[in-house]
Amino acid sequence: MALVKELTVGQVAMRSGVAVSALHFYEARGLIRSHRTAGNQRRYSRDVLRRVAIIRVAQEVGISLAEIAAAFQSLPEGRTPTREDWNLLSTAWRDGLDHKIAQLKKLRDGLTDCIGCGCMSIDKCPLRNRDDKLAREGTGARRLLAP
Amino acid sequence: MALVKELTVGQVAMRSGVAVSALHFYEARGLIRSHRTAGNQRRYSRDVLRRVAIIRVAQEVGISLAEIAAAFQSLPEGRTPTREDWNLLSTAWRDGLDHKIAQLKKLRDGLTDCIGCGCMSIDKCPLRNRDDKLAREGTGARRLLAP
DNA sequence: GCTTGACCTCAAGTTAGGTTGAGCTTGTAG
DNA sequence: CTACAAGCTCAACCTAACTTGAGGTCAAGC
Repeated sequence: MALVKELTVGQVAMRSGVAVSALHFYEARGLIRSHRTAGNQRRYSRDVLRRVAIIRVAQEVGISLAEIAAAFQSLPEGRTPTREDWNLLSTAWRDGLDHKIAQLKKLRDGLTDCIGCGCMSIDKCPLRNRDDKLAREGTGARRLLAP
Repeated sequence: MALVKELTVGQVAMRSGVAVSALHFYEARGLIRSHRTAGNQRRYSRDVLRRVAIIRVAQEVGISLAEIAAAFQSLPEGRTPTREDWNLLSTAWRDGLDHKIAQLKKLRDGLTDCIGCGCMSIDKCPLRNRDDKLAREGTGARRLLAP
């Protein structure tokens, strides 16, 4: 308890590379937690850095904050997550990530190998024929698949 | 000219699976084109289906409409794109797609193999150490990387 | 003891990507 | 020739993910 120095928002912002306002925002969304000092200032434990790193990387590949938050539900509330905890999260995401990787490859290779193939019928084009039974509901405005 | 039946918005919407309003939107954004009948109704040539298919797949993997529009700039204005045209677009995207695939794999494998590795220092974690010199400017609000 | 910079809250603004609705025109089928 | 579904335009609204700004507090240096 003496050695674990806690971090201020500014420090987390600097070390993680995200804006202070974004950290506030993540906290409001339940993605990270903090406790307050006597003077009402936020203090973060070090594992917030890991969380933020994951948030950023996940976002970059198109995972929404809501999905990340949902995944983070599997992490323990009170204590610093163990390797085991992170592994649970990992396996929970693995399928979705595999699917996305496959999609990307299909797009990349499709653009090269299929794009000029003459299959003007959209129904038959392998580019289009993805088995999209993905659990992609309630994305509101920016929904990715047709209703 | 007699055989190439043109499509109405409704037909394109049905065949492509996107809403009519979305097609209007894509057109306003310069992603697709149409010409008008005497009665001011849109008519699309068949290759719009290919374009829409690509738009949807690209979006699914996190490519913005602006990026797609930019890529589409390489396609010819007047005529139906040839295999050659699509190939140009393909190679233009390949690097970006490869990068995204790598990111996804890093996330997927990172979550499994690295996440519990103890590297609490965010600066050194392989998850975080992406060489992100990507041309990702002007994304305004939903920017994915730190300023 | 006061100034300066880091914090705090809360409301409002921004961008992307669309959807919804009102009010009006077209085109096709009976 | 008259319904009525399908189109058209334009403005308003919506969610996600933040940023900006106003107005006020806290703490460390001089």
